[in-house]
Amino acid sequence: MAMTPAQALKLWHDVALSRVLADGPDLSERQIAILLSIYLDPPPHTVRGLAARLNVTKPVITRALDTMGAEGLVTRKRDPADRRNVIIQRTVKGALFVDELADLILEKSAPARAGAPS
Amino acid sequence: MAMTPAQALKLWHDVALSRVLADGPDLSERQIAILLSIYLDPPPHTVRGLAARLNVTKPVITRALDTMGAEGLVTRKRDPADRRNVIIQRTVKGALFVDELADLILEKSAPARAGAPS
DNA sequence: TCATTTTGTTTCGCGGCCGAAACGGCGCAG
DNA sequence: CTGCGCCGTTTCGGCCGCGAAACAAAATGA
Repeated sequence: MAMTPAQALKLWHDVALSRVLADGPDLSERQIAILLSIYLDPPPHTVRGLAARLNVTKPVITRALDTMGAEGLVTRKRDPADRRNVIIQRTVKGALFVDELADLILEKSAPARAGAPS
Repeated sequence: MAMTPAQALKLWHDVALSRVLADGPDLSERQIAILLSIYLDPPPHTVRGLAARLNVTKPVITRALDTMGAEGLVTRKRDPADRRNVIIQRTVKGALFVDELADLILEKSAPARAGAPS
């Protein structure tokens, strides 16, 4: 997985452009970082943990979870062991969104392959 | 330049995370797309052209240029030939920003190389 | 029991971005 | 010269995210 600076920039541009053109939920860069942390890092995920990981305040995480929760990308659940904690959980829709993002990146990194997937 | 879906997502996550942690100007995804279009597509660039390319309204471009212009990433100049047009020009600072983004992507795509570049 | 700490949420004031529409400057055809 | 169309900007009302601080609920320890 080697690439030139020009290739890297073109990849970033193409993906950003596709995401702007698409009419899906337009998440900020922070929200993207939060969402991918949830889906890539091993659980459990808490508000406090995510805030520390991104070096942002807790309300930022709460608001992002509100927005993405309304989109159905994540879910919140009280921790039964310590009811102060909130466990952030993945959803089918969120996993689908992440998969589509991965597909988009791969598509833009390997342009003009023959058989376009459905 | 081949990668697995997991690698693609990790790359996107790491770059987004680095950009969130960094204290540089935090641009929206639209602004990133506009900036990279300016720096990757051949000039000249006009408000109308960028609006059509991103399929957004013209005020979106004007506002993005206001913001990025205040950051010194782009400049506007009247077209002397047709004074209705505005030519968007690149700046040294903008080129530097784009280069740093490319470096970041490359760094995150080739993790843990031995000699870290200065 | 009760004060203290921890966790996540909410409130507050502020600023930025949004789309639609109105606006002013400019070119062009007649 | 004059009316019409194009280009970019500005205005309008509204929505969303921000950080700091106040807040409610739950656990902890004496």
